[in-house]
Amino acid sequence: MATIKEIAERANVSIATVSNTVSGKRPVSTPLKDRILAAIRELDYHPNHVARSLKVKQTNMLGMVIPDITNPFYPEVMRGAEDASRERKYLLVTANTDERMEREQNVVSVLRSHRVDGLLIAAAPGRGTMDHLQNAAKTGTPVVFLDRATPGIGLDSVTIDNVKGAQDCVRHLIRFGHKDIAIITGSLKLEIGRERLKGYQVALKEAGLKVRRSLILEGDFREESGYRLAKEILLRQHRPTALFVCNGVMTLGALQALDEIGVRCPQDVALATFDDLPYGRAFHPRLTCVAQPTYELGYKGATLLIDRIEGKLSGGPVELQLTSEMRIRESTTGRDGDRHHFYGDKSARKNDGGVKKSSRN
Amino acid sequence: MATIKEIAERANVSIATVSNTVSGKRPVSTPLKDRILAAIRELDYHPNHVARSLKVKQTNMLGMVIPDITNPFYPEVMRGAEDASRERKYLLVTANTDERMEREQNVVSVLRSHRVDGLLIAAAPGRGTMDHLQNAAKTGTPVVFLDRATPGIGLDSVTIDNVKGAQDCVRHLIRFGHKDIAIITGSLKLEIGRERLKGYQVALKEAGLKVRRSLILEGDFREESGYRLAKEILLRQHRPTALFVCNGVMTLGALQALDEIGVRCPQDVALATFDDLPYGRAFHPRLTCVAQPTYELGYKGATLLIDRIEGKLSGGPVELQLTSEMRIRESTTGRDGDRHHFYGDKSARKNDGGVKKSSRN
DNA sequence: TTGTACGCGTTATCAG
DNA sequence: CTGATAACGCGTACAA
Repeated sequence: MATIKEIAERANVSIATVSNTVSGKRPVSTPLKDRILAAIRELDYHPNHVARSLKVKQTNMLGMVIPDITNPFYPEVMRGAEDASRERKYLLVTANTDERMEREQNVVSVLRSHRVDGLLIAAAPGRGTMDHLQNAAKTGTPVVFLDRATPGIGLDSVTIDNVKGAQDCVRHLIRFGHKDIAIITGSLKLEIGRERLKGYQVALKEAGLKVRRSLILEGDFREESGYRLAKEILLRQHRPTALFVCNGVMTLGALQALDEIGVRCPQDVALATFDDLPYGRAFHPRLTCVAQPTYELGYKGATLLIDRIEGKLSGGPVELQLTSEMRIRESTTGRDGDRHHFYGDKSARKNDGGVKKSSRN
Repeated sequence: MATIKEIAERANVSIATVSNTVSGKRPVSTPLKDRILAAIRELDYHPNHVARSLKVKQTNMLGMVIPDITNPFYPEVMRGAEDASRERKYLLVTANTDERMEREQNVVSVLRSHRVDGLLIAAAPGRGTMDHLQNAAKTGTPVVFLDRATPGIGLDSVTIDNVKGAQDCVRHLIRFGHKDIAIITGSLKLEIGRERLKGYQVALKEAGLKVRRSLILEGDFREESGYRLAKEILLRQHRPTALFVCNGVMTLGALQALDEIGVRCPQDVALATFDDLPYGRAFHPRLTCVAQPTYELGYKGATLLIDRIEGKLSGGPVELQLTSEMRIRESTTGRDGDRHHFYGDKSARKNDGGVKKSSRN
């Protein structure tokens, strides 16, 4: 592959001049520039970003680590992050951890070796082992938590208000007269799992309903647990009249369970869930849910990270919190609230989505 | 961030010795090794892969370019590619092109600047403009086409048998007595789009049915076109009794259209589609489809690419072709063929899936 | 405006 | 087995 030196020779100039025309940092006279541009085209020259990175100590790469790309929640987040990265001239490198802490540590290590300029993390559930991330931050690789944050760790994050989201959902169920509301939670090792459970509890209490342990089932945010736990609870003698599931993929499992045991929704049991699955429009019944601003989560996360990398943030950790949005559909009401507005939804994608910024120093 | 030099100083050895203990290329005595390992731990040393890449002229990065990560077909492909990459110690960098050739060219250029060792491409529809890929291959960056190949370009590829897949699907519809079968094709600018259309035509002809132009609608593999074209054809005076849609996301659009105009499936119209959507289990009716081995497509593509990079392939272009699998469900039969085997499916994920290898030199 | 020389952190070669 | 040193391709003083 052609080097800057070869371009210089072919154009009869010094390498400095080639560098200057490519980067545009210093002006170059038109005749030289033309010769150089021609040489670049003829030799199909692509500046060696590796050498450049070594020299300027900056790779213009961002590392994104997520639990599982096949969870439909993440591709949208990635799109947001990628768009923001591209706008700011960064390349996004994504890696899956399979929800395993061991893999996360390994992936972060690899990414650090590759000298990514910063890390975007949707954490895997782990027993408080955040050393690999704190070390990275300490040695100059900024870290931004995405969606799943660890409180009090002193790092930037962008999350959503999980307590409120869950609370909204459960309130809605209560308003429709439900008293026996079961919850399938996510992993309670994750703050996000605990927060959603809390929203459920708060909503029940404020309505004067009591929180019954038997109606709280701990899942792990994966499809199989939704399937297994829904089956378990719906086969009980005394079946709850409503079910609140704490993320989208567990809901897919739950729907499967409903189907197999012949329980109808919403006639036999109402269903509300966290996450609006991107292809949920094709489901019957359509699901009442609290939708997260996934695209923005990624977009804002990457923007925050790059601002941090480029020293545009002076103070302590920035904790962005986005708000979720309740979408009421037939899985709780029997009527479909928005079936005729699907394509309209898409335009809202890049919207701001209501940001609360709380920065503490 | 700590450098090899700092480790050497702290351990009182030369940098060469540090390099040797890290890489394991040359033996190092135990006492020295222990001191070095200790220093590495204390300083949280991560070898600078950028400097290494510059020296060894190999980044251990693979570039993957796909049209749209939010198309559920691709995340599985990515997983396969990522798993293969990890096993062979490569880092996978993925970028979206939004189905736009201009973006694809840009992305490939960026990836080449970053000196990825090879490129995995699911091409965007373009007017025969493959120069950016041929240039890459010519200057030492191997390219393998994934899923969407350009025939006769002289590059490696891994695809599936699209003609047969479409043929199987349409044959199945014919067997169920359908004579008026409409097709929503993908972009006919893409070989893959033309192949699927061909399978449809062949199946009709072999059954003695005639191919009617009015039943062929050209989409673009995106959801909106499925919606629009399904709506158009189902509102005609003489409505076809069956519809064959050429990929998963267009089917989502079509389902939406059915719903809006109150046409029931399969009672009013039978539906068969390319791609088994990962969350199709939650649909009603469940869809008859020809499923592609997505995970393997990625896995085998990355493996092929790495073999090429490492010089393990001597001859000319390798063209791997995987076989797809017909899955008959209620959208064509009214009965659900496999509703009780969903979780069993997953174990088949890493299977070989029937490979035909055709290498021409 | 243009050219020269040095260093970024590694690996590889060669001498001890 | 261990150590010194020359590249790798580029950016950037500094000199012209």
